[in-house]
Amino acid sequence: MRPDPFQRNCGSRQVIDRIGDRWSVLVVLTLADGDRRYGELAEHIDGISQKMLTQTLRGLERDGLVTRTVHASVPPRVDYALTGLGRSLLDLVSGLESWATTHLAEVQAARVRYDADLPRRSPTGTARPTRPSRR
Amino acid sequence: MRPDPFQRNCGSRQVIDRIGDRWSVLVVLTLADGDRRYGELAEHIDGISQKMLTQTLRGLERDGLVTRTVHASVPPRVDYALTGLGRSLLDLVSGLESWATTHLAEVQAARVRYDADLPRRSPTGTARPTRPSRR
DNA sequence: CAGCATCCAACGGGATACTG
DNA sequence: CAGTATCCCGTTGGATGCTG
Repeated sequence: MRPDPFQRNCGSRQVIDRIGDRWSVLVVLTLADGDRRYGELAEHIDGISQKMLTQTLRGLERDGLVTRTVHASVPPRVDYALTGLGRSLLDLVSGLESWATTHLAEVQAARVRYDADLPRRSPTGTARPTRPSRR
Repeated sequence: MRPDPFQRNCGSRQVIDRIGDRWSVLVVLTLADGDRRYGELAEHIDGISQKMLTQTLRGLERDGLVTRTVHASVPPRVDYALTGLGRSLLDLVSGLESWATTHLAEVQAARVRYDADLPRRSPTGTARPTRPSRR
C-alpha cells in the first residue's frame, strides 16, 4: 500500500511531476525568503510568461504548497506565500538549486564531450545531415 | 558570475530542467541500487514508452549522469549505470521521492479542498461542465 | 534485445488582447 | 495590477514498424 512512483497511476508520481515542473521549482525558490506579489514573481523569474506563472501558481495553490491572498485595495494586490507544506519542500528545492549551480560546469563539460563523439555514430563520418533539410 | 537559474539563459536552469524532467528522476532512482539493462528499466518504470526511455537515457548520458555500456553478445545487452556525478544526485532525488510519498496524502487532501471551493468561481455555481463533452 | 525511424494526435506554452 | 480569454504554432510523446 505504500505509494510507489514507479506505478503509472500512483499519486506520488503526480507529486514528483509537480515538483519537477519547470517553473514550480523557481516559484518556490522565489517565495523562499518571504511573500511576493504576482508582479514581483513575474519580474524575478526571467522568461516566464504570465500564463505560465498563473498556471504554476494555481497548481501550487491547489496542491497546498502556496497561499494566495487578495488585498482589497486599488490597485489590486495579491500576495503569494509558502504554506507549511511548501516550506517543508524548501530544503529539497534549494538543494536542487545548489546542485545545479555547483555541478553546472561538469554537466556542460560532459555535453561537450558527448557531442564531440557523436559524429562517430554517423553513417560515414562525413556529410552529416543533422537536420535532413526538412520536408 | 555565479550561475543564476532565474536568468533565462543560464545553464543552471537547463540543469534544473533536466532533473525536473518527468522521467529522469525515475530513471536515476531505478539506477540507484545498481546497473540495469535497458529492458529492466522499461519494465520497472511503469508507463514509460521506449521512445521516452531512450530519449531520457541519452539526455542523462549526455549530461554525464549515466554511462551506457554495450556488451558484444547475442542477444545484445546494454547496461546503464550512474556515474559519480549521477550518484552525487542520489540524495536529492531520493529525497524527492520520500517527500512525495510522505506528503502525498496532504497534497491530495489539499486538492480536494481546492476543487471543492472552485464551483464558487463558476458563473452560476451550477451546471459545471468539467469536461466540455469533448469535440 | 535494444534500439531507430516515422507518423500523427495532443498538449504545452508564447503572444496578444481584453477586464475587474 | 493581476489576472482571464483566444489564437496558434512548436514540441511532446505514444503507437507502430523495421533493423543489427
